[in-house]
Amino acid sequence: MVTKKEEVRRRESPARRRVLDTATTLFYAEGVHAVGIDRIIAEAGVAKATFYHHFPAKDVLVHAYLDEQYRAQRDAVAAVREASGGENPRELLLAVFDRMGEIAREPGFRGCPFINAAAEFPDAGHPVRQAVLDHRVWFRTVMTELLAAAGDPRAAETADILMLLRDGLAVGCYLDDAAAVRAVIRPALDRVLGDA
Amino acid sequence: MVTKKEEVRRRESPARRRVLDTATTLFYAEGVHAVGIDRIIAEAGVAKATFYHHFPAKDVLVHAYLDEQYRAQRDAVAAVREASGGENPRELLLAVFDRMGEIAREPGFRGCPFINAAAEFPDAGHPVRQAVLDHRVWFRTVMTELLAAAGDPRAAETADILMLLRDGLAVGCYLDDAAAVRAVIRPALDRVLGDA
DNA sequence: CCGAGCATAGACAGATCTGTCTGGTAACGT
DNA sequence: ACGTTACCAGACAGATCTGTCTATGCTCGG
Repeated sequence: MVTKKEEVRRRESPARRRVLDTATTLFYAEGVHAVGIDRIIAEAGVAKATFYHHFPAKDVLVHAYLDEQYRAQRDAVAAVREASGGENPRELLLAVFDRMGEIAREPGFRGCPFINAAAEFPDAGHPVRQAVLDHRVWFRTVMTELLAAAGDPRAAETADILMLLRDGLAVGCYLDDAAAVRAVIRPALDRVLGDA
Repeated sequence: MVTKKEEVRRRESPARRRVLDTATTLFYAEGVHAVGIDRIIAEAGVAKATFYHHFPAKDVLVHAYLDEQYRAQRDAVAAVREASGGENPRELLLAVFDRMGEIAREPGFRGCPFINAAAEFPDAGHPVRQAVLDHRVWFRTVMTELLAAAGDPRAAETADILMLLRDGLAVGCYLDDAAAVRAVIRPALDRVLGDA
């Protein structure tokens, strides 16, 4: 009975996947408002009706795009967590920032997709902005927990400061010399966390 | 002979001023791509031909908008500098960040106009991106000089870290709880600068 | 075998976008 | 008195945007 729906969910509709992948690439690379539906369906090789079948409106697609990015970041953190199996929470935190630096080095890096999307959606109540907020709350929570586990007596305050560094890292690697910014992450973390 | 041109420059064309003021408000509040020329000329009360007389293309207007913001920020720093007449460079630096926090508290604050504009202009060679870069170079230079004057042995590195904090401050005050972010600036600066 | 659901191609509507062009008014310096 | 310059009003072209709709084909579960 449930078989078919689950079957659909397992295959997850190739056309839908193609659209979402294309949109993810284009939205990130060029911005949301700068990429039209026609362009997306053309590059995804999908009919317009099919697109609107899966995504009733462009906003829905934008939201799905950010969900995709959110999932990717959670996966990335989980991977880092797994790679350094059961390590010191402080080491783990440093490893997460290292990983962010690596991602920022990849060609085509254009900063944080959430910050960029938020710049294009002024309405704080818009679902897209809510998705941005979700991601930020998640990241701050991860930081706070790692800091608390590492024995930081002011975990919340430190987490807020790390949030500043995170945003600065994303923006700086996009707009300034990425290598120089990457080089300064570790010293910054040392100063903020206290190199005890 | 030069009188007339200077005369024009002095009055600086009321229509042009109106357009630039309107564009500044709208671009910052809603984003560049989201605001059309028709809307700007309507709200500025200016004819289309007049607009295109002063700004041959929209990109030119966007560039002028960022120039305007650049000038405003230099004026703000100069004002802070003047207010705390000949003070300790370290105190001056703290005062600059305080001032940024105050600006971020104003209603309608929507983050850094340069970061937001850059999100909408992927082409790093575009004049708009060049304007963004100019502003960033200026700010980093100001920081470096103040730090050097304050006797920081690693002024360049510290300036890069302050750049991270600056960007994080702008983004955080836009997307998170502005009051909470503002509250954490001073502790962050203390940690980065060393509260000696 | 048949109906539901997913897919395609593409026309279409209605809005909006940038930018051009015409035509007319008024101020101002020479 | 004349030419330049600034300004206004608004039509227009051509592209592009989102979203709807028609018409058709395929596959697969019941």
